[in-house]
Amino acid sequence: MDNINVRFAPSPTGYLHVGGLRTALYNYLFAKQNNGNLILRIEDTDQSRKVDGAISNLVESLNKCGIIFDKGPERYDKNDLFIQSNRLHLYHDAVELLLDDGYAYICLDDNFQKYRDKIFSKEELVNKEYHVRLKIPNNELSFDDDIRGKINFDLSLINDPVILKTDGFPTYHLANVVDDHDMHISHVIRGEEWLPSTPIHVLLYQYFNWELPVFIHLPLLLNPDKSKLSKRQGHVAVDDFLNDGYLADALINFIALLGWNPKTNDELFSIDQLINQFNINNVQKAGAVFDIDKLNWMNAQYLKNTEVSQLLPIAKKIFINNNFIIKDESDLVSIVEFGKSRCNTIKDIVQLANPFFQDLTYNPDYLSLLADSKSKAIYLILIEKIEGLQLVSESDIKLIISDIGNKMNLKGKDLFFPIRLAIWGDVHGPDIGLIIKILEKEKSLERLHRALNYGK
RNA sequence: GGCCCGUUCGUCUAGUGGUUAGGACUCAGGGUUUUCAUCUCUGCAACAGGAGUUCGAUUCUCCUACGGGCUACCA
Repeated sequence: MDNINVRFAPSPTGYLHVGGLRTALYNYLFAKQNNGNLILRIEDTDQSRKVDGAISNLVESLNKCGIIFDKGPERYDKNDLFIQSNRLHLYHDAVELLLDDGYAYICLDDNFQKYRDKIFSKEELVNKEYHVRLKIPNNELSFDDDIRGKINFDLSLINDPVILKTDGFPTYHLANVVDDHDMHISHVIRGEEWLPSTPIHVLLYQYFNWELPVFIHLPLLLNPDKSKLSKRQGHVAVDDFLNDGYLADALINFIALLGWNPKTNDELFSIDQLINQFNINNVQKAGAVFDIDKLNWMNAQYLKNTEVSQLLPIAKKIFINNNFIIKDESDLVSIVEFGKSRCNTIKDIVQLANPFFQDLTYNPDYLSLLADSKSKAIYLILIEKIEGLQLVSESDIKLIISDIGNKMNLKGKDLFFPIRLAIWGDVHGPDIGLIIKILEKEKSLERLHRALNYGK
């Protein structure tokens, strides 16, 4: 094949679904590795389902994930994206062709059988509502799917489908085929849900006498219960994942591996590496469950391996969205630094950082430790030492604490648990020096006093 | 119901006419880390079933079961 052109063809009904993201990704990877073009085509032939702003939303989400569309073939280069509702004349011309050849017929109502062999003149149609249907013959039809092989259908089982609606808009079947041909689409890579309507499309190609593209039907993304992935448990909108602090690169990496694998033990791939390694012929036939646990793990890998400086802009946005006020950017750096190796998402980091910003609640399992006399003794010394400092630094605190440890002959958990409990509310958490530095002198002392007085 | 597609650990998957059926996530346990996490080691766990073909089938064929998709003047 000399010219590779593929397309992602969503309808503008709202947000970008992760299933759509994967379809777009596979198209993108296939286009890039073949020096081809990826076209975005908006299939908005159902005017009632149109949602305002959906198109820019779609493009934005896709771009955030690194999927960028090429311009179409030369004669379309005024637009990067093509909208079917702007191309109605093409479909009307196509319908005329079909009508002329007797491959389609006009119906005045839903009882289409009786119109099958009728021919209306222009005059008869004046002021009449009508739609157009495609004539499906009674023979067998087979076509090839690149990952499934030969697929056979008995066309006698299919009703004549509508190709032009009463409102003058084409249905998916017609618009899809006309556009794919017009845009020189060489490979149709789309979800498996389209497999059953492919014979209609193939028939259309035959009627028009157009060259068939290669069909590749991708397996579906599934809910844990194996049904088609839907909004039920957890979210499916790409933006929701992004807003929760899943990194676009991680999402792409994860989704690429749902239905495809490199046949090695490697699992972490940048989008450029994917372009190199992806092979559409290795794509799985069976559907893949969208396993959030694995996504979480993958995102954790990316978080851990990404520099704080790169994470910062994203983290800042998410912290602000969650009503956290960042006084000092260096605090945010510390928090992200601390959180990125122990969280799955940036939102988790926000959660983890909660005690920095909110009033302390003690872990109920350790209340007795708080009341312990040894703990009180530690608090007393700590308060005294911190009060003596102008400014608290991490290194000062470290020194003070090891000093206390030596003096009281305490180490490890015996030393750190009581202190962290007092200033953090729990025995586990960030390094004590870091907590006190971010909390600053006043707030640290306040918490230590509160702990000192606990149970009194 | 009809048509189409599918079926290797719970999940994502590798793999072969003869393998201890491999990896990853999850889970469990150990080590490292003066907390936790990271990291690391170990363990649990799969060829849907039945007939063929074959010296031998998880691998090839057929059937059954199960799962999913489609069955709109939605895409």
